[in-house]
Amino acid sequence: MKISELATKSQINAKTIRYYEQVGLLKAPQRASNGYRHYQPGDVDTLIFIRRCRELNIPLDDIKRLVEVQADPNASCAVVDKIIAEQLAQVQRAQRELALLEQSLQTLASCSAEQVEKCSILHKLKAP
Amino acid sequence: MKISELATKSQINAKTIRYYEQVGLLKAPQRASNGYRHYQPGDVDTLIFIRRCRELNIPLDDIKRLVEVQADPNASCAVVDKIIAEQLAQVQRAQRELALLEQSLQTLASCSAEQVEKCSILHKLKAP
DNA sequence: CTAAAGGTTACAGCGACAGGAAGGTCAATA
DNA sequence: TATTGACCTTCCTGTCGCTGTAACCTTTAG
Repeated sequence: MKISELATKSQINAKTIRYYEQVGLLKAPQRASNGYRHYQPGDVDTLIFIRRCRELNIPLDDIKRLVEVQADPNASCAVVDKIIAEQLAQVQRAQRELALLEQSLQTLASCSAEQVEKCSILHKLKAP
Repeated sequence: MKISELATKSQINAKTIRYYEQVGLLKAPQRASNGYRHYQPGDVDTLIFIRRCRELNIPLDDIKRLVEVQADPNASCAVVDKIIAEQLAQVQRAQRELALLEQSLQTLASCSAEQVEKCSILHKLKAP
């Protein structure tokens, strides 16, 4: 199939697919005589897998390792486990940071002053 | 004062200070005869203000507007209010997204299989 | 025959810096 | 005086995961 069909079936932009090939996440497909990329049905599954990983915010480099691990039946599952655990830890770190951020922003409250000289928000931002 | 002193006092990297000047967030300072940037004491306050805003994850473009508003005593406080409110809303959106992400990652659980063929994580990633 | 739709490459831009190269300047020391 | 080391300058590149654009070629439909 051509790239647009793969894009539709995998729900990934054709440009993104070319990008994935460029960065080595997706292996280069065969080319037709006109230079068009020609994909196999299995490529749809690979891309759907990649998309699910991206929806979990997993970095491309990690996804690359997940894809490689799948190609090697002797590979240990520990690699997969570690990547997912790290991703979870990172999400939890980000959550804690955002919670602090939210608190800080809320203490700024909203300002109903008319002129910036009396603006309570700016006042607090200048001297916390 | 020279840039390194400003960097120390404001707790902002000298490279970052030059970058802020480049993108128009910080006005270009006077130059000494040797070409060195020469800053005024007030610049410390401006940079500390900028740093506090950055700690709240406020984008440089918005900080730029906050700085401009402070220079204009007739400016309305509504601008400030809007920027902070939007920032808060964005942080809250991000929090909701991360909560969903965390859930999804947790349903993948951890995998104790030895071989990737039996890996429950990969299994779930392939067919959710 | 022509126009639209789809394919190709290559390059630039996003945000907010950080790293490094290559060179000029300054103060202190041997 | 020569040199060392710290500091300053500009300019360029890389980060991450794409997306937009330009310029061009191929296929398909009317």
